[in-house]
Amino acid sequence: MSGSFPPPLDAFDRKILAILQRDNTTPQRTIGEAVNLSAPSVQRRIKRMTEDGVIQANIAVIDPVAVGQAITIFVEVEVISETADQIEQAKRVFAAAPEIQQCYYVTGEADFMLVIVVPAMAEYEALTRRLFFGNNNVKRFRTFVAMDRIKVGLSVPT
Amino acid sequence: MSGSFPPPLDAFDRKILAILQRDNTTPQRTIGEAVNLSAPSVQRRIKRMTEDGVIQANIAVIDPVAVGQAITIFVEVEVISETADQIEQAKRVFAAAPEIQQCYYVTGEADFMLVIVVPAMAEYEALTRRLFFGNNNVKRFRTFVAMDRIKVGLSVPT
DNA sequence: CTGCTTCTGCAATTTTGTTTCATGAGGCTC
DNA sequence: GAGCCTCATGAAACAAAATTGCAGAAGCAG
Repeated sequence: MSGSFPPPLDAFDRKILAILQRDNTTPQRTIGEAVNLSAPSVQRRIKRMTEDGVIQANIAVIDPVAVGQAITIFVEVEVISETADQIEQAKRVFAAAPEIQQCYYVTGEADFMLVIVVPAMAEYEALTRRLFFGNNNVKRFRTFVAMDRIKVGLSVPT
Repeated sequence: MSGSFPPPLDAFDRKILAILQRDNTTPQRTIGEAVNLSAPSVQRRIKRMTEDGVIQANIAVIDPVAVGQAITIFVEVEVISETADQIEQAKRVFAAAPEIQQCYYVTGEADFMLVIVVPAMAEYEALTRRLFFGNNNVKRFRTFVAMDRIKVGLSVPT
């Protein structure tokens, strides 16, 4: 039996992904020329990879400043108790906060890395009171305010 | 006189962005129905926002594991000299490294926050030798290996 | 060799994106 | 208020892209 394995990606698939991760508005015809395949073949591969979850989403990257979310902040969070329960609860709390744009559970000198986007510092301060000072399992947190986003994206080696 | 200000976004623009940041393959016709505008109007707004840099990119989000990039790593980098020149050079170097998925210039106890995706630790070690140990403007860097991606997200408030 | 599966390209079809154009609303001057 | 200007809009025409149908070639199992 088989629980349906993800079919492996060949060189064509990888090249296609490498293009899409930079610009998914690239016409299939153009992609086809780049990888030496016909447009329909490219289309079928993209469809398959989307169904298989290799392509997880197709999104527009939007400038946070332009939409009034002017401040991007990295936060390193260290917790006191790292029991499974406590970690799960922290994950839930962070996942529920709409200001938290990205949340990773990490090893190292911290336990969580957060990427937060807020309109202004006042909102961030309110958030810290709510999430960090108001949570007695948070030992320490460190704030880094982003001044410039140099790069976003990309998973596929080029 | 004015060096051409970015025109402010109205409610239509925001709704359009809210849709595109979730799925930029949504047909303009469908977007139009959702926001009560004709397809051409939607199209013009998207074009304008793209030209203005509000929409910074259109990309496919790819599962790093599926493409053999199994490890995600946060790196906090502190530099020695923070002159404009040095910072610009660092930005260029980081932007050019394909393993670096996200790069932010930040204030706080570090100067750069990087999100790196690599197939295995060996590659990360090679990268540290090249980017950090091999760069004498790097004072210190701290590594956090992601064990779990709890959340990845979006810029437009919904 | 035969049958089966899978992938491919070509061509037709359908859907989507883009341009054109005429209209109406809002703002401004006089 | 009248006239004029600018600008965004929708309808329709148009161009481009995505999708589907189909037949052929390559790989494999029996």
